[in-house]
Amino acid sequence: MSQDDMTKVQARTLKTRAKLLAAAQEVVADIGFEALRVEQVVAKAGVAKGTFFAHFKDKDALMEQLIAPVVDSYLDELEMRPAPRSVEEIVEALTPVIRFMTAERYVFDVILRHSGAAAKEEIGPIAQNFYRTQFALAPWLAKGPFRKDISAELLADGLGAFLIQAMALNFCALHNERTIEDQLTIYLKAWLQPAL
Amino acid sequence: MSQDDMTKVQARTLKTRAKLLAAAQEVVADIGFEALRVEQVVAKAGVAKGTFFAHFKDKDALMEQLIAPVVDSYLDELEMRPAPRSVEEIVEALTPVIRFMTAERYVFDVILRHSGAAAKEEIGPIAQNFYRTQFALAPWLAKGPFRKDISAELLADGLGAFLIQAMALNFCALHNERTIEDQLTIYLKAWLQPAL
DNA sequence: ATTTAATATTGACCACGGTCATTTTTATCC
DNA sequence: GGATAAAAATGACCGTGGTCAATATTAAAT
Repeated sequence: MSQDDMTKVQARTLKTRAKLLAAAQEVVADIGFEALRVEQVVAKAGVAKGTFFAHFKDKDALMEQLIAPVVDSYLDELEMRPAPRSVEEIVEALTPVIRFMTAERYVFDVILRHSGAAAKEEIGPIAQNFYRTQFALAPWLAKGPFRKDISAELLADGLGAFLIQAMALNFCALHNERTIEDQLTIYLKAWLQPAL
Repeated sequence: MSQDDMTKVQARTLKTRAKLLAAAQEVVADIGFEALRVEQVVAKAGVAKGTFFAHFKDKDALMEQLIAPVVDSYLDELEMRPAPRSVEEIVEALTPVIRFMTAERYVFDVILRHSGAAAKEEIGPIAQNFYRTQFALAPWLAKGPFRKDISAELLADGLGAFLIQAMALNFCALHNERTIEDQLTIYLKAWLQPAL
């Protein structure tokens, strides 16, 4: 037993959890996030229903574990990019993650619920990577030709707020004449490049 | 039959709906929004469960009808106020509605879900009053000593985004060392009064 | 090997939101 | 007032997320 796994989790536990996650990913690939049923996942994984809830607090916790890594990988790609030279470049860089987040209304709802962090006590993966975003994106943003009167962290924080707003508006019957990207561009120009 | 009620809704319908709403309000007053059960509401209203769903599309629709008017009344008060002279005055004016929206996590979730509008087809009361906010608050904001390089509507739109963000962050384990109001003040100073 | 304690799994069961064929009430027409 | 059609109310029923006492498995101790 290496120093890393001093905890008492058995190998069996990790195996079962992996089976459940793999089954869930298959189900999502087949029928999407919204239509996923816990019973279907446990059937495919070959375990009892109770086992599922021994591994995941609730269905939402599974969803987080499925969604967060995807968002995370998009953010990784973002960080790799060269410094943005304009708002348009930022929006373009964000397009893939926007696509993923808004492809299914249900997915967006899950993200929304958990971006501000689910339970106050314990912080979930989605909240963690929104938190991370603030620090990961800040240096990237700071390198661009944007306002310098506020901290880079605040800059990134605001970007997050407007990103959510633009996506939420897109699901709204009253506001879907503009694309998310166009809407976000308007917001970000006003936020990052105020022309006093 | 007056000209107003040319529709075929019977008086009975209105009565039943009123009974359901009254019962629901009682339940909320007793045990809060989150703990409300549809079965409890119909029991108190003295109608069958099916009747509930003939009047409300789902539980969320009832919640909207309970929550939206409250938020609405706070917004009414906002509009009455004299022009804000500083960010602090805006935040102070928003405090009551912030309190209400964040008193129960469940309430905030309902608002979040419906602020960007629930179904794309039909727009709910909460989305409507967020939409209204943009136009109601815009003139109020425009009268204050804030940036003039962007439209008043955009100003109000951003305020909404930051309001959501500040509240969401408050529910987050990683960010609750600052009060919502303090956080919002930081955001709004950066948004409304950029010091290039 | 056997006992023991901790951990993992099971599946019958429950809670609760939501549905729908049936029944009851209301309005309309002769 | 009786017949007819439309609208409203009913409650048994279902789907699905989530629980928990009972059982099975694993690891450690003697």
